[in-house]
Amino acid sequence: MVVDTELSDVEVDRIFRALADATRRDIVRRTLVEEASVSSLAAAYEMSFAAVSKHVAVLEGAGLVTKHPHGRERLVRGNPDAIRRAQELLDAYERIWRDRIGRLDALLAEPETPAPHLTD
Amino acid sequence: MVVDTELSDVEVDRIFRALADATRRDIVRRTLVEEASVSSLAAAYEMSFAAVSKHVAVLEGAGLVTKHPHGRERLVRGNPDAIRRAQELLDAYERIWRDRIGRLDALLAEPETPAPHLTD
DNA sequence: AGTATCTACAACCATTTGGTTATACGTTAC
DNA sequence: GTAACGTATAACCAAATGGTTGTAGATACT
Repeated sequence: MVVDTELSDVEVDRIFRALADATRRDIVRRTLVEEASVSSLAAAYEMSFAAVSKHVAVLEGAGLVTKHPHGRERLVRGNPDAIRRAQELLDAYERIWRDRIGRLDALLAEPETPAPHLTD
Repeated sequence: MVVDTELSDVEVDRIFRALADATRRDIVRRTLVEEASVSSLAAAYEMSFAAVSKHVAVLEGAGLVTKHPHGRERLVRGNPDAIRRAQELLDAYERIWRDRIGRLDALLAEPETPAPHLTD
């Protein structure tokens, strides 16, 4: 079941912005494969723990990962729902494109056909 | 036919970064529906022409729109190929997730049985 | 020719971003 | 209890971002 929550502009901004960094995308990839503590993630990149911790915070703010305490560690887990919501956003653009092509096709076909659904 | 061009990290960065702004997403949407001159786009937003022109430049740099001269205007056209490439990127993350679930399933089932089909 | 329109580009400014180091705090291990 | 580990957070910095105004070059209109 897909929840189809309407995302605000700001939320969409955050999701795409979070994905616009190679380190963060790699963190998402790793934590989709399996949970990882922040420090184990930090060990994988040539930057400070604090920098990685910030990246994780950005991803968490976008909902792309969740973090839950486990002893003194915080385990980071990729959130497939957020990925799906981002996919739906891109699907919407594809749909716009296909609709446009559909309209052009209809235009080139018999002129009697009523104009297909058209929105602003 | 899909060309499956391998995108560099920097290119992926640019695509997601370009999508991380509501005005730019709206420009993509509009220009997927139909071509528009930069000034006609600028008329739609409460910011200067120069600002909109910059947004278009960012989208062009990410390959999300193309621009071609038409008299004194530059017509902006949304590029569905770039959208599709972005979709493929997100698909890759979904696939990682599904693979993980598949592996867990295989682990829980009797080791002889092949992993059952699993959907969300 | 002269004017209006469309665009590009430079210079500037405030804010955000992505990194750093240093400090403080909770948890685990000895 | 003390030391070591994992994390969060603050202060700081350089560079990028998103906006502005102003100037200048093409193209179109009359």
